[in-house]
Amino acid sequence: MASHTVENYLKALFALANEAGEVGISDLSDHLAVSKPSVNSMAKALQQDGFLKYEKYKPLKLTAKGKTAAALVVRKHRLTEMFLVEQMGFGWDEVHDIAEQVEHVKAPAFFDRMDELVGFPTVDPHGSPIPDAQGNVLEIDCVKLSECAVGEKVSLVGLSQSSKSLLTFLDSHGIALGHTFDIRAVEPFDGSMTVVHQGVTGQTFSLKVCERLLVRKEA
Amino acid sequence: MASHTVENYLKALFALANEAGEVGISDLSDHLAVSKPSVNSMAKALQQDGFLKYEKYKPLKLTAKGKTAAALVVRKHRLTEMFLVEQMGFGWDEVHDIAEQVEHVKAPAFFDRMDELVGFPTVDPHGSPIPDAQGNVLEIDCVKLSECAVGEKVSLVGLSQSSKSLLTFLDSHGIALGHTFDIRAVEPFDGSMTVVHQGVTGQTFSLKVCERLLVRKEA
DNA sequence: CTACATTGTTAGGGTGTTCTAACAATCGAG
DNA sequence: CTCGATTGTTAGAACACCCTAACAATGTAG
Repeated sequence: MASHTVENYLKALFALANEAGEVGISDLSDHLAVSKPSVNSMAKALQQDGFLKYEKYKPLKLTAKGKTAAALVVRKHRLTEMFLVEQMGFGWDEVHDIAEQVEHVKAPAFFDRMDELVGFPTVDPHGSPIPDAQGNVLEIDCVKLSECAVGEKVSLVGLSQSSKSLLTFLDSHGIALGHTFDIRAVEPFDGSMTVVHQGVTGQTFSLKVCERLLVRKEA
Repeated sequence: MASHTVENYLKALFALANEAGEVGISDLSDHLAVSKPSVNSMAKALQQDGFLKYEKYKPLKLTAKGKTAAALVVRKHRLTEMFLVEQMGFGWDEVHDIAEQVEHVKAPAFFDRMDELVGFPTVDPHGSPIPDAQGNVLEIDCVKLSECAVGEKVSLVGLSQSSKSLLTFLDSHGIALGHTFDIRAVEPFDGSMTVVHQGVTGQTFSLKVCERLLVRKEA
């Protein structure tokens, strides 16, 4: 099994991969708060182990093996988050840091049991999809709220880059997954949106917030 | 906080300490499956950090700080075992290896919540005492079954050095914590004991087994 | 197309943890 | 008390991971 460190690199690679599945050394360096030379040498090591393709001055690209390994780490993370919320009573804003630690536990039975106890969920408490035991990730079809137009009715299915402060913001505004929004107005100046939230009129959210809310358009 | 490795050394020191609280380098070397030079250099490092007293050619001795730190690792281990059995439905023979991993998680809230959810237990599923949050260990008064005499009535309160094979043996004989034994005979030749277990007559256990069963004499 | 900013690489070093080989101290038996 | 077994120590090296300083390649703006 991969070390704690390798698991973190894989997870970052997975999170940062663009449509082409490519990640720059600097992106990783920033995301992991590690120097570029460190990333560079780790990249060589990960290639050695067949987790990614690395050519000098080219972006990094996970191999099939790497993608699966990364997805399995993400699986452990998200199952843990789900377990922490559903079975242990933590808030959705508390679970990330704990899961960050627990995800490195090497005990498949532990995660399998969590999966069972929370009823084999497909998404975590922040609406992010949980990869299956084979490392397959189910895509969820959604768009950013900020990309929707006036008059559309949408429901919240997930968050992009959820951070503790975003979660606290949403909590304080009574927003949770599954809630509906009717878009009433989009401010041309700053992109802020005025919506009807769960049937209650008049909330306005900044562009910054709207870019983080992933929604599905209602039929 | 101490590294994964340091936590394991502390836990071993705690487990191997004799009445005087002293542990030999070789004992640690065997217990952790690590070479003696490794233990030697780690001993120096641990002294540097104030966890133990080390003098050349003398046995190692945990300081107060070391004892507390060690107890807190043991606490995490045993709380985890309890949680795995009570809340996640694992068998008492499955939990040790998982807890060995989970105990290194750095998230106090995680263990506090476990403690709460299993009702602030004082002993783990194998009858071993769980140190409190300050690192104090409650002694339980018990003796080895092998040290008891014919005619005594005792009840099982714990195990010494429980191993997976011992636990499986006990399971297969229907033995659990709290069960009672009436000692009917002790074989002088090999020390094996014949007892009445939970009122059912006629089970005989080898000395090896009896040395691992910690019992309390009934009033 | 050159110049600069960004991005990536090399070289060299540091810490934590491990090892083997060789040697030294201690302890117990005779 | 000496000898051999056990136990502990030193020296020297390896691996995984991290760093800084200096340099090279790339891509973009003028």
